[in-house]
Amino acid sequence: MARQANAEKSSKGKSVRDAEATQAIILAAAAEEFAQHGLTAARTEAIAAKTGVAKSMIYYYFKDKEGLYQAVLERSHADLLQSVQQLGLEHLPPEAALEQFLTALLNCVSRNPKLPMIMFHEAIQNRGKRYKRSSSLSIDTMLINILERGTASGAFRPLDPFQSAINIMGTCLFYFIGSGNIQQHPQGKRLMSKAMLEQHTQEAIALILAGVRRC
Amino acid sequence: MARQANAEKSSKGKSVRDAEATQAIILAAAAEEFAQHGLTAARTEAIAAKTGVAKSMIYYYFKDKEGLYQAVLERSHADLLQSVQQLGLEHLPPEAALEQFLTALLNCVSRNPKLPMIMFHEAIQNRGKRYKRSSSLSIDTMLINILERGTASGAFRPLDPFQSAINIMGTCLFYFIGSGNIQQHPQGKRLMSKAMLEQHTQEAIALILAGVRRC
DNA sequence: GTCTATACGAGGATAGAC
DNA sequence: GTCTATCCTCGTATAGAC
Repeated sequence: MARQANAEKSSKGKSVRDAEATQAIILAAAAEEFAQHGLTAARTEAIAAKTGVAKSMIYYYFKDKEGLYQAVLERSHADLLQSVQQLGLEHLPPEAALEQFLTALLNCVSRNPKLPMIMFHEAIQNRGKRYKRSSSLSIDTMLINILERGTASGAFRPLDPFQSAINIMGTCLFYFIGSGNIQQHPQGKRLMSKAMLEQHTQEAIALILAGVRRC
Repeated sequence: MARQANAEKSSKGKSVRDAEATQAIILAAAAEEFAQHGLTAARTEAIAAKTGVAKSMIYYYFKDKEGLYQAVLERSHADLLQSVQQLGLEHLPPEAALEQFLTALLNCVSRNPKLPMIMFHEAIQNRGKRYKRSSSLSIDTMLINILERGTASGAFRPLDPFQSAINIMGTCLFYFIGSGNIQQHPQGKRLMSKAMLEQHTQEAIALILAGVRRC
């Protein structure tokens, strides 16, 4: 990010000294760093370097590294929750509900591919201490409910809703975790390109629906 | 191989000064620490504390933290490779081959649940630099080959082998990654208990086979 | 081979000028 | 609000006795 000189306003009318803009820049850079390294291994210097602003700005706006981390966590999670929670899935038949749920989930993480990485670092390193029982747990619970309804109604084959919910989440999210390891397995295809993300959405939904359907 | 002749013995007949035993203890503790925190965030002090031996032993046997990490990676990976690679899957029909593959994979990671976490950290933090194109990639390739044969023969429904391979790995491995976050969702059931691990193996295989089968 | 004590650098956090 | 310079803790790695 190239910084403007001492002028108060840039040519686009955007303040050079702009608290909210600076916060946003820091948050974006922090999300990237935390996604790759997790809380402990993330370096505030690296975050500052990505933004172009001084390292001390992090402490000015977010108190300390932990505060910045919390902010990133809450922001990312709010996005995911909102995408999935207000869909009125209870009133749909199980298979349609599952498809809607998966579509919303996959669209959300496709827009923000760093989210799964952040969640998993938090889950493994910190055993999810910072998730206050409201966020990722409630998403899991929604999925479990759909699966329970599906098995009860006979739309789905007999399966354990709890175990299957975990496995289904894995089918959707592992793609984003493994992406760093895999890169362009077939030559030239970036995993995070729009085309590949759309294909992943299709393939994951197809695999899961076929996997649970009574057939 | 050869035992040290001058080793002192404790009352239980176990050497008090035993190089190989000490290395093994360190490796075990290190695997745990690296699984939870990854290379950078892992603390040598924490590893030493778990073992009970002095911190300097790590450097004596493994040169530095990086050396210890490499040793853990190689060890873990050799186990996984051996479990899966020598199964003669080429000579089995696709569906049987897939089931054999999944069984071997799931048995291996059930025996060593830390392995997926280690792989995950390495993949994200270090973009898999330390995997020398031979290990995890070859496992993926095996799975892709099975899927290609299955779609070609018509045993499997039309699917993208590359994308599906990732999603299938996710179905199997996510369970271990998310375990820290989920703990005992239903009260009293530990995710890593023998019973739950066996159930996960069954559920994952069932989900995947149903998901790919032409039906 | 194993321990205790310590040197040294990296990185989180603060002070104070502008 | 933003920067530069600095402090100080923590963690890696080494030295040297036993």
